[in-house]
Parts: sequence; C-alpha cells; structure tokens
Amino acid sequence: MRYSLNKNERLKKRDDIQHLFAHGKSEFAHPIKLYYQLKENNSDTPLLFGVSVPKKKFKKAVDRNLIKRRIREAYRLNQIPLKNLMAEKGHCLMIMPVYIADEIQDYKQIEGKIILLLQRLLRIYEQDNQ
RNA sequence: UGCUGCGGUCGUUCUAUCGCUCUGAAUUAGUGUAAACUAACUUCAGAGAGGAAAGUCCGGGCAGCACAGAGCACCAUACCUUGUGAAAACGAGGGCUCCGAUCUAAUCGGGGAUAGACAGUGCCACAGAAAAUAAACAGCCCACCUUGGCUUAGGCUUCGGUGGGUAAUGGUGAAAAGGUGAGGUAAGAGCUCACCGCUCUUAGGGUAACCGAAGAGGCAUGGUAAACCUUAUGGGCUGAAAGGUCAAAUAAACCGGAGCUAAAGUUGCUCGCUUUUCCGGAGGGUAGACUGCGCAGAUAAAUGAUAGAAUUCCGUCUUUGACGGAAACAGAACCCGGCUUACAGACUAUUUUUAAAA
Repeated sequence: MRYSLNKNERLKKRDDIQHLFAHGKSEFAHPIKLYYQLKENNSDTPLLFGVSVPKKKFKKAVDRNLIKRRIREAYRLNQIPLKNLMAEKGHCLMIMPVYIADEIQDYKQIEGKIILLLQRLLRIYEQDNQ
C-alpha cells in the first residue's frame, strides 16, 4: 500500500462532516483535536480524511493553507497501520483533525501529535475487536 | 561615488525522494452486438498562484428578469485641447489658482473633486460688541444736562449721564464688508480723486480654457457645493449562492389499467357512475448530482513535505572565512480592463542635495 491521499479518500459530503461534528467522538493532543466516527453505510474506502483550521484564529488564507498542508502531509505518511486495520474489519472510519492553537507550529511538532493520535485510534479499535 | 525623492522591470533558484489536481495516451476491469461509456491507492507524458491572486471601489463581457413614450427620484462624471481605450481610466500639452525656492523679475518645483455661492435653503466651533437684511464693546466727534477747577466773565478744562453721528484706530478670529495714499470732515466714511482690485460693455488675440487693452460704474457680490442644491452629460434592475440540465423520497391533484360477491355516496329498488384499495405513467420540482468552467482550475477547495546545495540579508567570532538564523507582502474561485492598499531585496532611467577625491 502506498502513501497516497487522493480525492476518494477525502471527506467531501457536507452531511457527513456535519454528522461527524455533531455525533462523533474526539481525541485531543495539543494543538490538534481529532474527531472520528464509523460511517454507517460502507463504501470501498476504509478511511475518509478531512482537515479544518478555524478562520477565527488565522485570518490570512496563507496561514491556513500552510497548517492544512502540514497536517495532511503528516497524516499521509502515517496512515498505513490504521488503514490496514479498517480494511481488515471492513469498516469505514471518518477522521477530521481540527487545529486549535493560536500559533503556527513546525512540521516536526505537528507530525508527532498526528502519530500519537493515530496510535490512540489504533488501540481503541483493536480493543473493540476483542 | 554615496544618500534622498519619484518612475520602470523583477520579485529566490537547482537536485533527489515521497505525494496532490487537471489533461492526453496506454493497460486492466465492468457494461454493451458494436461504436462507445464508466472505474482504477496500474504506467507514461504534459500543464499547475500573484504583482498585487488582497480590498471588492469603478467599467465591461457573460447570465437572468424587465422594456410603448415621457417625467420624478437615485447614482456617476465636472477647467480647456488632444492621444489610447468598448468604457471606466490613464497619458501629453495648455489655462487659472494656492504653496515653496531663487530673490523682486519672472522662472523653476509641488498641490488643486478646478462647473455654479447676485436661483434658493442651511452652516460658520472657540474667541469676539458683532459671523451677515450688517453690526457701535472700547475709542473718536457733536448737542443737551450735570460734578469740580481756572478765569481778565468772552470762555477753557474735568467726573458722570442722555440722545445722536462715525467703520479712521484697538482687541478677537481661519475669515470683520474693497486696498494704499491724498483731499475732505465736528469726527469719519468711495464722500471725492490717483493707482491697484472688482463688475459690466466693446472690439482684439487664442481651436478653447483664458489673456492683455479701451471705456463705463463708486463698489453691489464674506466663506462653505467632499452641506442640501442648481446646471450639463451619461446610466433599466440583479449577480456565478446568477443561470442551465438531470433528478431520489414524500403529500395532494392529473392520466391509464386492475378490482367492484369489500365499503360508502348517488333516487325507494336494479344497472350505471363516483370515491376509498392496488399497479403503472406523466408533470412540475425539493434533497442531491452535473454544468456554468477557461491552454491553472478546485468545490471542507490541488499547486505541497522532507533532505541537500546555491543566492541575498542579519548576528557572533579566532574575519581572503567559519558557525547560527531568516527568506518581504501575501494564496486563484466566472473572466477581462482599471483604481486603492501591503511589500524584504535586486537591477535600472532621472531629479535634488551633501560629502570625499582629483
């Protein structure tokens, strides 16, 4: 499996995203809050990914783009274990990290937090299996 | 040569690995008689942010709606000539005016939303008597009354009051009702005169804005139109959340069929008809999807991440270098043309000025 993140693996439907924020669970590791939820009607892809940076905290579009790109890159390189697990089980998991902090952090810090959060999710669903 | 102002051009580059969006081709899979269509975390090739993409301030394209004609309202533009342009707008030259410099003669530089303030209405803080049908606070002058003084008894002078004249003087203000000088007067005043200014008229120069000249008028018309307003010219309204196509589900109505040995209604009964029931259809159209969409082109929105090198700048040091740090403003969303605002640095034309060297 490759380190890819193309159109089909992204959260796109407005309804899905609103449902995720309304009913999904969340994990937090500063500066990122990660919403996640299993999707009911299964599709082919095991993981659906979206990212959000609030306009309230970062007024310039350039800053928001930078943070989104860093989070997306970190997710892209570290998603494999979780994706394999979901594929095995036939689930479809929706994931949406939200950047909470007021300052822009560099890539290394963000990547560390993303890895931490993905490992937590992995543990949760492994236990769920047993 | 440096510095400053203003204008123009550019506004980080290269390599490797891993990725993203779009387009084209191939391959594989599916549907199909085929043509072809669809899908792919399969492969290859190509393209992929800006000078402001920003603010959303103008103009236009494009789209929908409206549309006999006229008026009102609203908005925009506003010295003249001329060039580019579809228009907004920008450029060139000139006029007028304000400011500054040289320094008293015009020149140079800069600014001006630069039509109209004798069509009307409003406003003009503070200060000041008064801020606009002119006005009398102090002052000046005259008349009368009055207190005191001097007196050669004619008057002179003085404190105060009443009435009148007066815009010369003072103070206030951004601005005080033509300016300066002379005559004149009780004191003053365009009251009169000279020069300047202003208004009107005439002819002249200039494409024009406007200019200088002559004559007349004793001067009326404070400022403000980025206050309302007036004049002239132009302008239908709304924006891609426009607009178009496809179209689940659901309710009522519509059409066709089934059913009618079920129920209700229609006349007391029979038939028939209608409704309730079931199946199918069409229509508009919601969710949603696609399009609108472009030689970048998305729609929770691609144009990136990591590593190394180069370039520039900053800091420290043991200074022909080493080490560390930074890379301005900022991210397309229907498309063009402008305006405005933000901006590290590099190159460059030109102006002013200073210093150094010769």
